This record gives sequence, structure tokens and C-alpha cells, in this order.
Amino acid sequence: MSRPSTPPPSKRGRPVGFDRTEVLDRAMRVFWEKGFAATSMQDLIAAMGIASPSLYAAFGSKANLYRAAVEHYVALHEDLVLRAIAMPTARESVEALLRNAVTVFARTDFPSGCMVEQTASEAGDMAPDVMTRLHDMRAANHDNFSMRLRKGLEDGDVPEGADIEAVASFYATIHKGLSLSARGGTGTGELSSVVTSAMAAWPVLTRPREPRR
Amino acid sequence: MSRPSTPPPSKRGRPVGFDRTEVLDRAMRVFWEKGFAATSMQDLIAAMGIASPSLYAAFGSKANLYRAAVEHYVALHEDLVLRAIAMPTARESVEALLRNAVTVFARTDFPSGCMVEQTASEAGDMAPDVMTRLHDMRAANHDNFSMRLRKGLEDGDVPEGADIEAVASFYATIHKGLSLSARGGTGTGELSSVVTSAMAAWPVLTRPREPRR
DNA sequence: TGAATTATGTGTCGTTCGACACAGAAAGCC
DNA sequence: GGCTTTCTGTGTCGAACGACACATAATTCA
Repeated sequence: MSRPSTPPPSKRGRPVGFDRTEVLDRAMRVFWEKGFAATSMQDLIAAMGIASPSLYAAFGSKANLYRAAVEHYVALHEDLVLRAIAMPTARESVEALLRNAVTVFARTDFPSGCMVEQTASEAGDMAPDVMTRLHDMRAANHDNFSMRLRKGLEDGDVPEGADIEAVASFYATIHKGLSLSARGGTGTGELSSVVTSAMAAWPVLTRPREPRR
Repeated sequence: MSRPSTPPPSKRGRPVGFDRTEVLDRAMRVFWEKGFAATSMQDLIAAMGIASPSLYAAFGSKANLYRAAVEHYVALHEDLVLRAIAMPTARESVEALLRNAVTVFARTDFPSGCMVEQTASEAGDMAPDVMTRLHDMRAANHDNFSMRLRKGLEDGDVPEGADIEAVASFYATIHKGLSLSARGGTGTGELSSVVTSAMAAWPVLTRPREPRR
């Protein structure tokens, strides 16, 4: 859990002249819109409204700012995810996660798609620790599904013998598909229809199966 | 249908010193691996084995080379797609399309994921005509599903009253999800399991529905 | 108030970007 | 053979890249 935390705000010296969260939010939008490689420092300082030395002092490098921006993205949507997971049954939780995703991915006042999922296509020349962190955040997306399903199994609202990992992989794949669809310009209507279809498959997918095939 | 075709090979003058398909294939791999923005001309001329003026004479610009590379990618897999579509029933065709996708997306001797689908995240500064062409190629992926489903409806192997567009969107979303999963490092096993799940949903999804909801 | 500390804005570093000028090489045409 | 045409490799263009030096401004501590 040793998150690379923000350094403690110093008491002495000239105070920072910008709100860290605010500039991070603006950086997030640019990265979210254009991706890591296609975003230049010029783009960033223009959007963030600070000069590049301030940016480097606060975030270290472009790659690390990207990581921080993705973490800010996750933090922004954490409540939504937690509320979805808190639904009484696994089925309701999974559906809520996907409905939330549609809403977020296709908002017209924000860039399209899921910023976390899209990091998978940023092969990039980023430092290994940044790559690892991005990978972990993608894994966390998958884990949202599998952990909630496992809880459903314990609670009894998911049939005993259901292949939890397979179901989780299925819905995680839908989640990624929704993200990429939204990036391509698909609107809320069609995305919602896909979620409806995916949820219609729930009874079939959670039906108990013989161990392996 | 006015494809921006290759100019006719000239009879006079010094002949071209490289095989166009060969160098296009090498460019494809680099773009496929790193994406458009993260690929530099340096990367390309190194992989293609030709000097940049030759490259520009043959392809015009980096963006246009990218378009040509994606079209080469499509041409490479055309047979596989056609054979899948030629299956006797729509269900078999859809499953074959997805199984093919898994095989292609997770090959270890090639970059991961679908080069066409991934173009959706390359917002880029490419010329409008290139962007349009990439968009059309993505749409063609969707159309593979919807057209084959429509034929199944005519042939009678898809129940009358099935919501073709919804089913097509569902499987197209799975296709995109598989691509993004593969990019993130998911292996053949898990991807195959997702296809199995998606196909298990077939009877439910193709069940006739009342017109709209 | 002066010393110490920290952030800011201007300017610029060396590199690499995408793209091409130019001269020479290799072919067909007469 | 010369003449024309077309392609090739060397070299380099101006612009933009990511990153930072440096002097100055703003704050706390003594």
C-alpha cells in the first residue's frame, strides 16, 4: 500500500501558486482525450495554466504526471464504483458498474471511454514503475467484478458452482468493449443496449458448470 | 469505392528497389505494436530498411503510411474473415469470427490486439480523410456481424423478431473487449473463455423481442 | 528586519521530430 | 551511345520535443 504519496506541504518558503488537484484535473482531461504519446508538454502547460518548471517540480516528469492523472481519474469515480459494489446482489452490482460505465464513457462534456482501460494501448517509453502502476489499475478494474462476484457466492445470490472467474472475465471484457466503442463515437443508446444484452446473459453465465472443459 | 489506389508502376526510369508489400508489412508491425503517435519516422525507416525519401515517395506521409498499414492488416486477415462468414449458420459465423479474433489478438509472434479497433484511441492530428478511412474500417468490423446476422435471419437460422442490431452491437463490443484485453496481456485461455461465455448467451440474445423498450 | 527557504516565469538547452533538397545511380527510349 | 525519367542515399531543414538553469518573487523563521 505504499502509494507514491504527495510530498508533505512545506511550511517555509514561497507557497505553491496553484491548486494541485485543479491542475491535475486539467491534465487528466488532455491525457484522457489524446492519450499519453500524442500529448505534448505544450498541450499540458497550456491546459494547466502553469509553467513547465512548476510542473516538473510538482510531478517530476511527463510520465509521472500521466500516472498521477490516471490516479486522479480513478479517485474521481471511486464513489460511483463503491456505490455500485454496495448493491444488495452481485447481479445488481455488475449491472450498476456497467451502467455507470456507459454514463461516464459517453458523457459529451468529457473525453470518451475509460482512461484506465485505454492505458493498455499506451505501450510507451514510460518508466517501468509507471507501467506497473498502470497495469495494476487495470487489474483493479477486473477485480471489482471478480471480488463482487465472490461475495455474491458467499451471500448466496450467485448459484453455487458458478465459474466466478469466467463470469468476471466476461463482464470485464464487456467493460473494455464499452470503453473502446465509446472512443469510436458510439452513443449512449447503443452502449446501453449492449449492457442490457450482457445482463440478459447473467442467468446462463452464472449457472453451475462442471469444473473444466 | 474510389479507394486511394497505388499509382501505376512506371515503365521508364529506375525501378523501385524494394517490395512495397514487404516494407508495408514491417511498418504495420511497428504501428501495430506502438500505435501511431508513439511511432517515429526513425522507428519506421529502421524497421522498413529504406531511407525516408523513398518512404515519402511511396506513401506520402506518416499518417498515410499508417492508413496503408492498417489496410494491409485488413487484407492479411480478409481470408480468415471471409471463411468465418461463409459458415452455414449465423451462430457458427459469429463464433468463428470471435475465435479467429482470439487467435490473432494473442499471437505471441505478433503485436497484441486488433490493429483496426485500436485506431479508435488514436485521436491524432491526422488528415481528415485518413481519420474517415479509419472510422470506416472500424465500422466494417461492426458490419461483419450485423450483415451476417441479417443473412441468418433470411436463411431462417436466426429466429424471426430477433433484434439484429442489438445482437450485432453486443458481439462487436465483445470483439473490441477482446482486443483491449489482449493488449493488456490477457492470454489465449482467458480470452477463449470469454468467447465461450459470449456464445452461451446466443439463445437468449437472439430470442424475439417486442420492438422497442 | 534580515537570513533562509521555496516557488515562479523567462529563456534555452541538446535532441528528435516529420519532411524534403539535392546530386548521383539505374533503368527505358531513341 | 546519349537523353529522359525515376528512384536512391546523404544530408539537413525549421519546428517542436522533454527537461531544466537561472534569476527573481514570495513566504517563514529568528
